[in-house]
Amino acid sequence: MPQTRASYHHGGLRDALLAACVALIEAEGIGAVSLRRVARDAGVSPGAPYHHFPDRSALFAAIAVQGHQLLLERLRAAREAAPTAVRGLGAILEAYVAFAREHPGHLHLMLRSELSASPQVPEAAHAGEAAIQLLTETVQDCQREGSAPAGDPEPLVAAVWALAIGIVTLWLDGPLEGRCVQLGTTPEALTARITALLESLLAGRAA
Amino acid sequence: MPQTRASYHHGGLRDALLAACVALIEAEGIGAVSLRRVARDAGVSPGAPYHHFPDRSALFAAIAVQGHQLLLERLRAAREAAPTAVRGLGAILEAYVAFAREHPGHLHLMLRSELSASPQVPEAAHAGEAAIQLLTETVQDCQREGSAPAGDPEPLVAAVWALAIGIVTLWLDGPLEGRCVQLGTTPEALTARITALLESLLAGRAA
DNA sequence: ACCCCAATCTAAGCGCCGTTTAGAATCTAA
DNA sequence: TTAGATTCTAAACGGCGCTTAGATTGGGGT
Repeated sequence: MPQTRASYHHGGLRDALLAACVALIEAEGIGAVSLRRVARDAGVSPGAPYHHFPDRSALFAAIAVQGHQLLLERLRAAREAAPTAVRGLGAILEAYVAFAREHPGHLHLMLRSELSASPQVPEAAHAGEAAIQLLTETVQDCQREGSAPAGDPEPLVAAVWALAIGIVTLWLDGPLEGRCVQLGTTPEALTARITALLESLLAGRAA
Repeated sequence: MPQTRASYHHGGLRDALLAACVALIEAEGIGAVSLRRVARDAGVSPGAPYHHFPDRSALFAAIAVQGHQLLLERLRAAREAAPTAVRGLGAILEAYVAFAREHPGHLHLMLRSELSASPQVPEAAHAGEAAIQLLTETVQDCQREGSAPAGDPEPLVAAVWALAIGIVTLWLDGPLEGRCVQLGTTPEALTARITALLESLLAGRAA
């Protein structure tokens, strides 16, 4: 993992630190992450990161913001590819879990605000709002097509939001993986069945 | 916060450390927690905790186990007080969120496995299984009374489990509180509406 | 071509952290 | 009373986040 470089100046240290940090989380878990270790993996001295980030939480926040951008792209694509609004809602949920599989390092920091909440990175505070906006619009589309209860969309928005975060939290923290093995299934398959359950409950509900 | 004591021996240091740690998390957040700080708050030297816990994660694990016991009591009481199975399912969800409000310090450690997963405390690995068991039985009761789809209960079990964890994660991490303020509601009220939505979707679904 | 300056990195050091070790103080039981 | 186990303190180790001072480099103006 430790990188070497030809010249005294690194060249692209900022991006290299972001990448090294994500790789470290994915390889050894978020408990193994320290700024000194990330710098070591990137092949620079412990003080070098401070020329690119004001402090440790700013680096984590930058990764979290990057993750929210990647997540939003995935959610939008999933929503747009769905033929109906209620399928779009399920597709958003599945895309969230798929994102967790593809970018677990990013997601770990997104889920741990005590690490990635940095006053130095103001956009981190609003990084997730666009996804909530997309979710809200999709729920409203469901209401228009009759596949969600009329009225305030907020309870369903919050429920799907919490459901997505809950599934990926259980997955990344371990218990879901263990339970799936025990039950002879996989987190992806279980997510698909949860999605199907959600869609059937919405589509098949009484007036 | 720093305790003083009359004698050289503390007397009940183990419990005092657990309490000081929980109080510290609730007062200054989990980012402010260190074993030295907990020992300082309890009025002992930095090495004293090592006579009661093999390492830092064992202390955190003990708190997590304690929390799971408190949580299980609350969930059981909520389930038993409910008149029907589907109401019991909703009551479990609301009780989970109520627990988060009453014991946020415990819950923070329960949700962060990288801190509280200790091989020294083997019961920590199975601390949450009784709650899942209760949830599974309740879903099966719902199936018997016709308020849940027949077949494998697992998707609904996992969905309610994830929903609970998602809501409390969003709450403790901040975004839910902010969004509720913005929408003119409270996390408890929103949880009640999510619960009502869940129950109505289950009870009002088509065959 | 030169030089100067800003940007980038290293080296060294601060206090705090988790943890270990040696030893002092205290409780318990014979 | 006293021997031994228990519980605490004191001191030390390396690693951490972060700061400061100084070395190295690349680019822009003359």
